[in-house]
Amino acid sequence: MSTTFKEQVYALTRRIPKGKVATYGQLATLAGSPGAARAVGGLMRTNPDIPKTPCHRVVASDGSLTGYSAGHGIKTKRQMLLTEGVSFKGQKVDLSQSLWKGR
DNA sequence: ATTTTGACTTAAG
DNA sequence: GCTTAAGCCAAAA
Repeated sequence: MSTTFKEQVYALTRRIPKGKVATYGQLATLAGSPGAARAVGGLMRTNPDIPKTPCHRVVASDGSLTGYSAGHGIKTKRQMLLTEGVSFKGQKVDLSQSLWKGR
């Protein structure tokens, strides 16, 4: 298999269960390159495969929602996560409850 | 092959 | 709490 960094990132993003979220840094580590959080975000940006990859389940390290090129941006992203059952803390995700611990 | 960019992260003011 | 600075990595131009 190619097992390239981006393929791993996409695969992991697809594995994030509904109602949970993962941070860019976390995905980067799981993808095999800890510290490549920026690269992960870059991939989401260049590949907005909304129907293929639930990039809305990927948030910043502190639970803040960043980017998102679809819909109304952050607004739509927050709404989607809220609909999926993710716990929100004001404008940020409550990582204490909705952070995907991988598995 | 080199340069630029970016949806990150952490630290410091 | 917000802004600035620097470090970090991979993809795209």
